[in-house]
Amino acid sequence: MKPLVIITGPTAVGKTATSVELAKRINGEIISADSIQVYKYLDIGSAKVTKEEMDGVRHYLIDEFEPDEEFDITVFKNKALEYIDKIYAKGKVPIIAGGTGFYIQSVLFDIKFDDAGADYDYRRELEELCKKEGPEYLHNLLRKIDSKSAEIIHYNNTKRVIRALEYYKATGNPISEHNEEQRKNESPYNFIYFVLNDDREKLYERINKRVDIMVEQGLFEEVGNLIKMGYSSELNSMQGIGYREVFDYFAGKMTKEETVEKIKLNTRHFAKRQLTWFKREKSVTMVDIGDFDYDREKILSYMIQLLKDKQIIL
RNA sequence: GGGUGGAUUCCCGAGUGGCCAAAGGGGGCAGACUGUAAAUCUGUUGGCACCGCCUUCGAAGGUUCGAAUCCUUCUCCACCCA
Repeated sequence: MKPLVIITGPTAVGKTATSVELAKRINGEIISADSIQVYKYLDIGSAKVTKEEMDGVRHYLIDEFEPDEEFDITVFKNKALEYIDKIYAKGKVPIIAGGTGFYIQSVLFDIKFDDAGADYDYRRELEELCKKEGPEYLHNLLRKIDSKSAEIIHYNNTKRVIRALEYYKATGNPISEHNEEQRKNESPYNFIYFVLNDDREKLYERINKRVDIMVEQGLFEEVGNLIKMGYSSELNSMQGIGYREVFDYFAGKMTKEETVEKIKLNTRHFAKRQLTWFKREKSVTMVDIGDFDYDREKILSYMIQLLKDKQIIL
């Protein structure tokens, strides 16, 4: 089985530095699993790895898309697969590093997405229906064709209700069935799934501090430039934390201080959601950085030992 | 010195005699997630031996079968008059 290393964890836990350092030591290259860092010009707010931080290690899926280009998990998966092959061809080991758990899952367990693409017209239709008739109306539609999904998906979760409906329209099958099948997937890789973690309090402190630094580095200016370039707040890429709040600031919805606080808060919430995801994911290796006295050297040697034990590297 | 308004559970803020452990929001905590995922959504939030009991609504007393809600005094805050 092909080797695959994953380094993830909540935002601001130290994934970037750790992954670069590990890559250098095990002759690896990095594929970013980050839904915002893929976009060009979103640098400060996404805490994008800088050239210096990369320190000579090749990174993929960073700066590869325009902010108004379509990018989603399927694009991610295909690209990532392509890069993984490329890395193997060089005789190196691929390291997926980034905080988007869903993206990681798609590659690691080879989740199939090819049977029902996005149907934007139908989505719009359903959205309007929802606006007119309410979310429960949509949910009832779902119940008729896929009662299992209706049971699982809360009626307020319109996005997922719509996707389930969309899936059925495209395939004639309930999405619950598809999901159940995909859940059984075994990973085709000999992998190790590191989840960096830290005490909640410490993590939150680090997040707050990092947001302040982003502001110092010019987050507001960055967003101002994006607006000048003509990018609208509607774009998916602009839904990222740090971007949507600053858009609101420029729209006059809050003061600068409020904006900064909001970014911190939303980032903390996000970190919690990430942790919930990783905790649920099977076969992860939790690496509590506090257990290693926050010493990157210790963390790395622990990781490398595990990689050897699992024969992911020699 | 006088007057008025206020003090509510982690925070903001409803509640003016029983339906109040106390609306709502925020925060915290927990969770879901299979083509928007930094998105979207859910639950929970005084304690416990938890279908019942105990402790809470600035403090202390009082009225009442019964008080966060009424009365008295006190403390603090805000504003107004001196």
